[in-house]
Amino acid sequence: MALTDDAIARIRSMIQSGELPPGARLPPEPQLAAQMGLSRSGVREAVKVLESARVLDVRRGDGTYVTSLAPRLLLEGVGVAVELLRDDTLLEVMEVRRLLEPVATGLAALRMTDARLDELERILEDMRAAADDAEKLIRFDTAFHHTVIATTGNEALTSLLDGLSSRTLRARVWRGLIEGNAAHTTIDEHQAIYLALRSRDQLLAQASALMHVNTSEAWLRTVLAAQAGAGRPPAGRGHGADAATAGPPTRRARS
Amino acid sequence: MALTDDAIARIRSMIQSGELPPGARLPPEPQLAAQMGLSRSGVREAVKVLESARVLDVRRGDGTYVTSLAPRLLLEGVGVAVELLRDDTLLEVMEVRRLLEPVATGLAALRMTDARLDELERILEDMRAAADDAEKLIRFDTAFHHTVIATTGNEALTSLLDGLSSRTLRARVWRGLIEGNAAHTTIDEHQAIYLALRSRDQLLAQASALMHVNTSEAWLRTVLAAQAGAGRPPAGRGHGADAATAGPPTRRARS
DNA sequence: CGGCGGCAAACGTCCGACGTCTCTATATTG
DNA sequence: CAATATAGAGACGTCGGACGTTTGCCGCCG
Repeated sequence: MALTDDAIARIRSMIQSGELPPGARLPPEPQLAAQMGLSRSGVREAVKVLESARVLDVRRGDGTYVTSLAPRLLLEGVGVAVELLRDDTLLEVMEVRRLLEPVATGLAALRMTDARLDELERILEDMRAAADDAEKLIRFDTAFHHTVIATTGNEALTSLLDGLSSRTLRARVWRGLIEGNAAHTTIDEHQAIYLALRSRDQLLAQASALMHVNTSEAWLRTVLAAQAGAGRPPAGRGHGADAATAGPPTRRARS
Repeated sequence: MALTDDAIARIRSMIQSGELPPGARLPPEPQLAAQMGLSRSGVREAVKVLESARVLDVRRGDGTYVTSLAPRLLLEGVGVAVELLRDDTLLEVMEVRRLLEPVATGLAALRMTDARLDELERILEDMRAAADDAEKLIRFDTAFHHTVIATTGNEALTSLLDGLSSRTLRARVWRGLIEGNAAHTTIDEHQAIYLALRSRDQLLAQASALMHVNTSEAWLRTVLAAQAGAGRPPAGRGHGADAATAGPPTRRARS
């Protein structure tokens, strides 16, 4: 395992060193192959890997270019990674959200603008109007949280949190919410977050976000438990440090 | 752009659907190619991409297998992504650490064990002993933070934070620290975190971690400013919402 | 029973060819 | 002269086959 992986590393280091700045164009594949001492096939594999990592942008018929290397691009992979995680590790991801989303929302409160607030209010209305359509609810929910976090002006933070709440994860939670008739309550939680942000109240925003994540986590547990119980024998070996056997929609407070 | 990317998506969905569970072996490349209606070259590119994402494990002479899909593997990419970020976005990453590391450290305090504390104490001693060797300092620093966060028992959280403080990022901060004769002070900050953890004091742990990240951020700013000043005209357009023009090793408090 | 050798399977790499898409510069036309 | 149509070159996309190298396994031999 050397040639192709070497090529990947080589190209990456050329980018890191500034030899290939964002927007730069790479030599044609055949030339690049000669220059790195391997066949075009190998170069193609390397380029493909970097393309999938959003480091390179391959334009057919034109050439291969270095992307902007913006955090939004490079951290996009977090989402696809989370999508592949197994059920028993999804709770870990949820715990990360529990830690990060409240403080991030608190920071958003400090940097909130009126324009953003209007945007959030609109999304909130959309959400109330779509209270029956799971598909729409998920979309508006995604939009709401994205908008809140984006208010921090921190692209890396936004991409990271977007990735941590992948679509399938959200879908599962909302499935539980709807089946459990808790959709309305959850929309109210969004309202609470909105109000806290409107007051630019950092601590209140933080608290309301935590309550919201907590609700999501509780329902995720319910959904996971239900499907685990249906598919195979109970099973319940702890994986992390405290895979506590929690009951449904209620759980420990945060101290 | 379809064949190869299709293959990637197809394999990924086979894994997500459980058709290819962790440890499963994929059909040989030629067969997989026939099955998906494209050439072996295309399959190889697809497999290579998934291998680089730690989704597949290719064993030469043997076959291709699905990895464990553990968070530690799938989130490994965060590190390489961060390594490629441009200087002006590194502060965003540092802000994410500022938000996440304190609360994570606070959580670690709650779950601390005596064994971990001993481990931390040992690392701390190593660190003091290596006060002149930048290389070692970076390694022990990495080990210290990794050990602290790993105490939470949350693999996803650990991988994420490990990735956010990539090696090159750490190296830059320590370069600044050493040149600024602040290495000793920083080691004391580690000591403070250790003591807080030893007392299982969540809030104190959180506070000491924040102070530490804050120091790192301040020195990173110094290093970035110095090198920006040396290379090209001052430059200072804000990128996010508050790219405040901060002075060297001191900065705003956290509310 | 254990070590050894050889076979078969599978990945790693290379080469050459052809299709298709883009961009660009040229030629055409109103 | 300007806008458009068009032909060509350049570059990536895909394919097919061939050969080397490594690994795993199984039967053979001591």
